[in-house]
Amino acid sequence: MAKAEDIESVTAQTGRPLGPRALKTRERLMDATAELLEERSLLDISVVDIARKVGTSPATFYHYFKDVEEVTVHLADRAADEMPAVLDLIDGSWEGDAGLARARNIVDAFISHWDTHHAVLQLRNLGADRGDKRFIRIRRDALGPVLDRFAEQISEAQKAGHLPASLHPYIAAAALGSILERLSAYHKELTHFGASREDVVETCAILIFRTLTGTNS
Amino acid sequence: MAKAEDIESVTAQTGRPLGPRALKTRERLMDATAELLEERSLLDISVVDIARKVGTSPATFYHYFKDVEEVTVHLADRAADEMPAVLDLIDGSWEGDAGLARARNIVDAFISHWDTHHAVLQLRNLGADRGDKRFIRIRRDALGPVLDRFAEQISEAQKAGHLPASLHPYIAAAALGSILERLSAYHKELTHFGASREDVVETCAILIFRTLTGTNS
DNA sequence: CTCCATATTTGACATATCGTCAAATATGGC
DNA sequence: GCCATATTTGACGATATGTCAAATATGGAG
Repeated sequence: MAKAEDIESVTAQTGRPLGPRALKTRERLMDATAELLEERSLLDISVVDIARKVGTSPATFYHYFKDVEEVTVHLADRAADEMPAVLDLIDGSWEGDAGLARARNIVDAFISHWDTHHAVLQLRNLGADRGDKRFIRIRRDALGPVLDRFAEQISEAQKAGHLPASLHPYIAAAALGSILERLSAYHKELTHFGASREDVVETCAILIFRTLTGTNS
Repeated sequence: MAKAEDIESVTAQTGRPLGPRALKTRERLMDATAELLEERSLLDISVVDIARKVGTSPATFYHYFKDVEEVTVHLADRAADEMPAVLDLIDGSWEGDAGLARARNIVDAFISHWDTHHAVLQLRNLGADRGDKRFIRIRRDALGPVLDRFAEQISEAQKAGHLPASLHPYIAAAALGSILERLSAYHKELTHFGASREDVVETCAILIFRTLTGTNS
């Protein structure tokens, strides 16, 4: 599970490893990009914009990154660091009310995660769906463990006869992941329908709980 | 429900309505953009690329569109024209096996729809999630009627006591929409897990059926 | 503290795109 | 065949891209 942000892999475009000063500059370039992504589309962000914001020259940018998209790859990597915390919420019993509470916590964590990294996560999925290996790996590393646990839980529910055998556990798990990601991505738009964030959490939690356990409570 | 592609609204950047020759040129520019979107990211598509592909000059492009993103708006509009066919699949009884078969057809239609317009639909959602009014309207027009029907069906299942009252019908419907969209977007990646397209359709159909009716069959 | 090897940054440049005109050209009704 | 107007484009200044070789900063050895 080698992560792209492992120290040894942080190099200049030349392949050379970076010293402390360079690391700081690279960091500032990434931060500036993340901030610009908050306010406008990737389409409207140029290398010059980023360089200007950091108070450096475009040439410096190109010393560290091939293009702006490559910065988003590393930003996605950085966002993925939060996922272990979500995994902690998954492990444990899914029986009854405890299971439902667990589902609520997961949904809540996902929404917060997306609220914090909206633009970057959206670009990650865009890239991954387009077939970009870098983004596919990052998404798999982040989401895979979650889906694995979901799939395992679904399998158990199937063995207990609570869910039909024709359900493909991993695909069903991916479907739950889809709900989490998609609703997290646009839950704010849903509030225009008179639905609060709590409503989103509650409804989403119920659907996940029901699909993981096959029970109705 | 005024659509952006209504004839009267197809104008040059100056606001002037377009004659037959101009309409054809505009069409070719849109087609060229759609083709380019098949092979590379919007980031890597310049106005010059599109103009060259059509065998015209950049100035001509700017006569019809503000920028490349505006073309994608109209492409998204065009893709939305297919949705009425999906709506036909939704209406009718959701009881028993007929309901499950109905779900299968819907999933199948969605996956085909996304396979055909992948890049454009992805950009539509990207724009809409970012708050762009143009894309929000297009998505709402396309998905709203589907979600409305889902929500209505869920309400009925609640009244019949098959689903918990704490479920917010419209959010649950949006969750189903999320499954449809997200799995349609990356179902090809799932097949690397030994899951066929049929598996995706079947699993997705079961989940939708169960959530719409609250029954287990 | 000074010097120097090397890490880091940048100015300068050739190339390309952007976006806007006013001017050129095509069209179709008379 | 003429002309009003619909459509296209050549030309251009401004801005961005991407690559050097050269300039500057740093920190460890002496």
